[in-house]
Amino acid sequence: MAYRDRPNASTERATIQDVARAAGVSTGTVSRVINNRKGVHIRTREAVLAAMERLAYQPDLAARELSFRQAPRIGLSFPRGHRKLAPFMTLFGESLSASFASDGFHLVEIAADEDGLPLELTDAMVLFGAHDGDPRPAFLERSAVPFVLIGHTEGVRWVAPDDRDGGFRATEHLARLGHERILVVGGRSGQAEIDRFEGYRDALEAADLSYDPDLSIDGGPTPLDAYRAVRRLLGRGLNFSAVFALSDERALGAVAALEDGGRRVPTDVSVVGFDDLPEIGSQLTTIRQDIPEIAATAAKLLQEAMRDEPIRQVRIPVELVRRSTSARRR
Amino acid sequence: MAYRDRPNASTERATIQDVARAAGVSTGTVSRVINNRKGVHIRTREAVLAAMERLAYQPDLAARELSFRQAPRIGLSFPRGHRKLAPFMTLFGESLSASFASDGFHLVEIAADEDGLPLELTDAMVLFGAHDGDPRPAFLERSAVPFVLIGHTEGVRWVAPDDRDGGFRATEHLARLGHERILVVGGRSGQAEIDRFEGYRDALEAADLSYDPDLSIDGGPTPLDAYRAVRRLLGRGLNFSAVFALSDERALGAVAALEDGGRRVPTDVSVVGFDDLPEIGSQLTTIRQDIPEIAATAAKLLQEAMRDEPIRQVRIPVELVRRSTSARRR
DNA sequence: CTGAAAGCGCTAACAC
DNA sequence: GTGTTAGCGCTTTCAG
Repeated sequence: MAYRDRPNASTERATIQDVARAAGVSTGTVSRVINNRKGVHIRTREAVLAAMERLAYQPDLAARELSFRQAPRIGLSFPRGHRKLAPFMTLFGESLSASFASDGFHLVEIAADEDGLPLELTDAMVLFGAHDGDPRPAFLERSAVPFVLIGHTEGVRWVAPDDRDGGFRATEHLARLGHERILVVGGRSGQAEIDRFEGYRDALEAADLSYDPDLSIDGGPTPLDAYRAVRRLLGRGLNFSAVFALSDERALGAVAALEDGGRRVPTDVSVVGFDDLPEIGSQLTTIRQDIPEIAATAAKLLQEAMRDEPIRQVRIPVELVRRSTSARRR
Repeated sequence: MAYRDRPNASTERATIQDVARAAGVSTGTVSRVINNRKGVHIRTREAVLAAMERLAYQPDLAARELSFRQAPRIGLSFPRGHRKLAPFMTLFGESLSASFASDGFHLVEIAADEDGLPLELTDAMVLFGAHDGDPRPAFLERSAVPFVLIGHTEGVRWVAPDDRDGGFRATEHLARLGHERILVVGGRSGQAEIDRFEGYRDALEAADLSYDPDLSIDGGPTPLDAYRAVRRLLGRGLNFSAVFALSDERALGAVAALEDGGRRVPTDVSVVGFDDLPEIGSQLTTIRQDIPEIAATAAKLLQEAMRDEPIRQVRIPVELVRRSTSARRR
């Protein structure tokens, strides 16, 4: 069988024994530290933590599962009405699963009740896409379940891409290409979109361009939604030479709508998207999010949460990827 | 930690020890038959297999992973250009993963080279969406890697939904509602689509309706593709009172196009889809595929393949789900 | 507060 | 051919 041929990874990965030896304690003690059990002297704990750090120790999920007789689980919770099947989410979910697996946890999706609260409590949770008035953070705090947010909200542990900066860079890129009237295709439903839009406005201001509320259309998140919105707008004879779509999915729809409406991309109109999805935006100029990094950070922050360490909030940088849907204004 | 509160599943699940005891052999022998190692007397093997069957034994993935020092892996391979991020595929992948995990295997996605051949060989493989001239089956046979196909092709082990029957039922449903001119929105790229289309033609014939090639449009698989195709068609003033979309994604686009084109659904035009995707087709009359059953069958067939049992090919029934996009013709 | 040791379910030598 | 047994990496009594 093929797996017998693959190199044995055990030489690379430190085990709990290695850590115990390095810290001069027993494996039992290391285990206690890993699982944040009380009853370990603070100094011992620190020594173990240091050893773990030094050896880049990562608990083995299979071994933990076997011992626990059940996989240690992290719940993934979405806000109500969230498109879990959206391509971005699929990608994100995969990255998250991988990150948590290498930290010794299974990631499982937890359904929500009608109030949006998770129907089940796990060892810890990651909350995707929090929004204003989201009841989940308070609920989890009350339940004493450690959690981390993907997105941002006051006073809790979170990690998020720098959406505002992404919006800024996208718009700045278009402005530098000479575009002065830049249509925004988006929505204002989630915090991410609000931030991206804010970045757009900031960049406009920085480039001494005026903001025209007419140049901003909302609509659903899918390519089809964006397509319909842009086509409808095209009928109104508005003047613009560039489009900033708040997601690649929307950008895809916008490009199609422009072309069906007789505008060539990027000759007549430039388009930049956001997310850098494979499969969808192969040719799209866009803002790339570092999904693996966000996922890895989420895992790290959640570990910190489980250890009751102080709250941290981290923003992951984004990056402009120039491709073939943006060009200098004619 | 919450997982400590969950009921212990060990009372429910038979272990290799239970099987050994029931079969009157040692655990080592049971392990040999599980992994299809040679050097086990045929009668012993059968006794063990029987015991496994009787106890509904399923190997524990975590334990196997720990012993093997590497998870036993099943590769999942897509044909070139496949939309792995499509909602249907996401759902399918989850079901497959779950099925294989409970059989003691990890499912991992394997990338393809420029010829469409898997870049890596695993213990066994599942091939998604084979098409005519697909080089993968022959390649795997040559490499002696057991595999199962999701879809169908002569002479290999496969499982597939009954696409032809689904196409038939969808069309029959519309015909019974009095519709005589039924537009098909699809494509002819994959075998599934060809089969669904065939079912459409059969049902037309069974209902004594004539087939009009003009009432068949091709296009891409996304809602947006379907939307554009249908809108374009609407301009041509063709006469039809119903639409059979070869997937829910296309149905979604078709409904939007009809409504934007001034036709009410289902009052003026009925629409039926295919797949029964959640999130996408909540109100859609559609053909439901039993994804979990297909996945479970794929896992079962692959086990058979690994044990060199005779080839089986199984078709999973589909089901018409009547919802609110289809109605009697006015 | 910490160490020693048993055991989670399974595989893989090594005997017989 | 088949049984026996030592681990895989980790958690968890139970002593001390």
